[in-house]
Amino acid sequence: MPGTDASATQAPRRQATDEPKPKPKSATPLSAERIVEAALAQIAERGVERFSLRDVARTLGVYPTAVYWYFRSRNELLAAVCAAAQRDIVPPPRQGDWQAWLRELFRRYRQAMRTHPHLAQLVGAQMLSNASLDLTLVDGILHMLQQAGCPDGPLVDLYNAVVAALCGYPTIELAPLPAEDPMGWAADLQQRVHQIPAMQHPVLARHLHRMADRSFVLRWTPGTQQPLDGGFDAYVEIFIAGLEARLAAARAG
Amino acid sequence: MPGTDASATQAPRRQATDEPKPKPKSATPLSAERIVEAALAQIAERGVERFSLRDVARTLGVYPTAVYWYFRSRNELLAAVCAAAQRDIVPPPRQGDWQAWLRELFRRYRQAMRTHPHLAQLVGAQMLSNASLDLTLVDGILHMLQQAGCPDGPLVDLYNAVVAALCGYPTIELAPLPAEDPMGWAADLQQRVHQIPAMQHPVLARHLHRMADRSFVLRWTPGTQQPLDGGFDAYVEIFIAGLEARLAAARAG
DNA sequence: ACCTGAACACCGTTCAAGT
DNA sequence: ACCTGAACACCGTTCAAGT
Repeated sequence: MPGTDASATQAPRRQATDEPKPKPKSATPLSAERIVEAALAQIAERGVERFSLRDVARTLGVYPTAVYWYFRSRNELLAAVCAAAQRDIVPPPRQGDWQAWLRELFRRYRQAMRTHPHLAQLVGAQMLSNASLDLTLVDGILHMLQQAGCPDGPLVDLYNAVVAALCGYPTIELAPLPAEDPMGWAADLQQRVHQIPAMQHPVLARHLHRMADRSFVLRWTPGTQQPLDGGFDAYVEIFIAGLEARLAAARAG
Repeated sequence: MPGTDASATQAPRRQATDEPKPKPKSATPLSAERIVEAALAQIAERGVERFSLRDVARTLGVYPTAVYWYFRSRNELLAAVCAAAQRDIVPPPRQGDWQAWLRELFRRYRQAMRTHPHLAQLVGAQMLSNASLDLTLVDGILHMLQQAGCPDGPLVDLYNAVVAALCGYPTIELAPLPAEDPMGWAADLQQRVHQIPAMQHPVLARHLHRMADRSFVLRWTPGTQQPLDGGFDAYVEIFIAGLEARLAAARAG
């Protein structure tokens, strides 16, 4: 008797080995593009949190280890996915109206994140420096700032402010809400929001009917389903107006 | 013959079972606070990515499953950790000078994220709605907006813009750089940055010496080690100036 | 060059059992 | 009430082997 492990003498009960079930032999050959495509689809469907390399391999009908021929690690695959989602966000150069160019850049970035919902948190919060060095973005922003009359002194600071502002709103707006038991969580938050004591928070209570589920912290519907457009527009216009003021001050002083 | 699995007839080679090694019997009893504290320390040290519930249990000298008495899941523990990191970010009410209050709020939020480095991505990009409904923050921002003369119409939009801006910069600034082989990655990026073709990107090339490692996309040193203060100050002042302009327009129209 | 196949060292979580 | 202990169904990754 080998021991108390009853299963040891039986056939290994590991479920059906690692054989890729769905597509025993895929017609099209494996490629980096196909892997990125499959990963993109899976993240859009289930979120980054529950994205798994093994699942990607399963849907492609190959062994998990086959992916390693194209990507050195899971993170490298995610970086490629982020790079793919960031295509075409830089508007073509525009004469004279830097405000319009910047507005369009903000709009495109948000649009790109909206078409790949669960990717905003990766692009904004993790992969910004990992992504494949998008020089057209950097160059475009610098061009815009110079066109707006920005002196060399504050150029770098303003560049950093622009990039952060660019990623900011979509990252927060499209942040994933709790994945486990989302219905229960939503119901719970909804109830707590509606039970906010009016005398402790008079200002909040007065505007609650317009804020409930339509503002950060007090919302339970994710930004993918319910965009907060008004806030975004305000955000963009605030930033552009503030940049105008800041540039005027910089040129004067 | 049971099969080809040679190890089946031997003692299970799983490494030393799950026994908690470091502290065989902890003097202080387990508690939600101690777990949060341990989790906070571990995230600060190794990042959210490699944070594990089992490791937290190990450092506390208990079985992994003991944590489940206090938290229903790993995510719920992370939410508690986020809530702990967000303490005291709302400044006390201030008379007359809403700009100063807002500036202080921005400063405090960034400071809180800086003291818990790897948490910004969670607070900003994941837990904003999961966190424990910080009504003082909501109320404080609404108060500030009203004090600034904001009409009821655009109030919600401006609130959303403020919250997004609040989280935006620190989330991007403190985003974790690639964890695996950071040295190699940094060297690689550094080299690529310095090899940027000057004729293809004339504007960029002219400012490269001040931008390399000191601006988003072109940096390889993480924001925890090298803060981008100038960009943050510009960002805050741009937002406040823009908000002033926007409010003036709202009151007029 | 491109992929299979087995194995390693982990995970989070569930459930029953101890005290 | 609070924690142990074993087990389940996964992970990402390495390494050798096939073709």
